[in-house]
Amino acid sequence: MFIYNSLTNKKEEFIPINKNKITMYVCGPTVYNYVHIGNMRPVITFDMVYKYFKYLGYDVTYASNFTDINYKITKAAIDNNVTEREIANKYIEAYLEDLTSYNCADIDYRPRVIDNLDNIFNFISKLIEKDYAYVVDGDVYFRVKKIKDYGILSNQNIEELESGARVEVDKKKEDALDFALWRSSSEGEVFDSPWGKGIPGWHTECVVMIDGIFNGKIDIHGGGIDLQFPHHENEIAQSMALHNHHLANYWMHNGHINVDGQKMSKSLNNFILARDFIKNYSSNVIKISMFKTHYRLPLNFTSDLLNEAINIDDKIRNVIKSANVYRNVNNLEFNANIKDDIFEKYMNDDFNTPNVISYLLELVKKLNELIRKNDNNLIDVASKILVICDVLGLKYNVDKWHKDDILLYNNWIDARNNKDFDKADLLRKKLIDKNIL
RNA sequence: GGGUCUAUAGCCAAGUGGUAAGGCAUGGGACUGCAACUCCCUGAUUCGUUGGUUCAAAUCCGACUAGGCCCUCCA
Repeated sequence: MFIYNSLTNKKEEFIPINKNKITMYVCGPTVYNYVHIGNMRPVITFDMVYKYFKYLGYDVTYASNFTDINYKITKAAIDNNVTEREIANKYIEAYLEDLTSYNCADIDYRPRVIDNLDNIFNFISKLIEKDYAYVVDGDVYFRVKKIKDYGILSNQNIEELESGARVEVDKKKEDALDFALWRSSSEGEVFDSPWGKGIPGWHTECVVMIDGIFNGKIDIHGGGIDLQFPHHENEIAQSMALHNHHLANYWMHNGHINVDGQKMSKSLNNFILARDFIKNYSSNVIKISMFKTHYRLPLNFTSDLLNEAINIDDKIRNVIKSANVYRNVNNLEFNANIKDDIFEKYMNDDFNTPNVISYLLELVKKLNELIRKNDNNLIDVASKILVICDVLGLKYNVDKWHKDDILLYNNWIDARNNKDFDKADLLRKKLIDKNIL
């Protein structure tokens, strides 16, 4: 198994810290708005990673946070004349609904900042104790220059970062690169800390939560490519300061979704909300669209791509339906534990899902041929397709029929054989309505 | 300005030194009571441009060109 590691900019063999266990953490949303399909890319990508590791037989622990304390949430609360908690809870709930409708809700921990304040205080206090952080007027900043390999993740060196800085330097900071661990504030919902009232800095929450849940270095830390700098770099800096390690052995970053060549983002207002998308298309369609491009590359979202994905989705659905007819009529079962070497070969190469999609279509073609020949081997091929789809999070209906359905089906076949086409068409309609054909 | 990624047919895209996968679209055929579904055939003397290394390059190295992303909240 090889994974491209952003920390080293190389594809590396994946070796988990503990032999059969994998720990992974992915940065979650700031809950002040509904998520758009660009936000769904890391969700869908890492859901696939999670499911694949499980397919391989690993015991995987997956955590992803909610940033539920943030000045954007405060702003939304003020704008809507409600509390920050109401905003945060509303969008957490909406997000969880979206994950469920996208079949990505399977995850072990969903920590929230509001439940981790004491841990954050302890963490920051330790950084201050060790002289990696300093207090100014109720703010706490991290001393970036004390970290020797700062910039390791984003391949920048400190001098270049400073000379390239496009933001006016906050006079309170010792150095332009220092970032806030705690920010004093009196506006909206604020929290009492050892340094006065305020809210925690965004860059510190993820490290603290990883500490709390995993108690040490993890295998994989993921997120969108835009988080590489400064967010993830700053997480690493804090981990280096307290634990002298890079927080995670493998850093994975997904590319963005572009629309007309520019990234889909809230600020550019060119987004499609996840919940709106699913009203017109299935989660299968968005997943196939995404998996056709490697997760690290930018994905240009076009109607052509969408139509192609719809096409592929229909193709798989049709063949699975036919295979399910064969299985029910012949009273056979699919094998949910079947393995596929070719699938694994592609996936083990840094989750090369474009190749998997191609391979899937080859299996679909093969299955169609076998169905035509009424060849019993079709059950194995169908099982492979189902297992692969399962890892990719694609859902297809393979219900076991009731006795009535088998009767109905046989009647349809009989009617056709007897050339009673009026009756056959009626029965066919029934079978289609029942989603059997 | 610095960093990083990308460039393969009309479109999406694989390929990581041994002679260009797969899909969509197009066109032709087959199957079929009618539909739907499905199957077969049909494409790049060439991989952004240009030098170099090599018996051999889309693949490695250099230069150039174009574009994305990051350096500022964003997945």
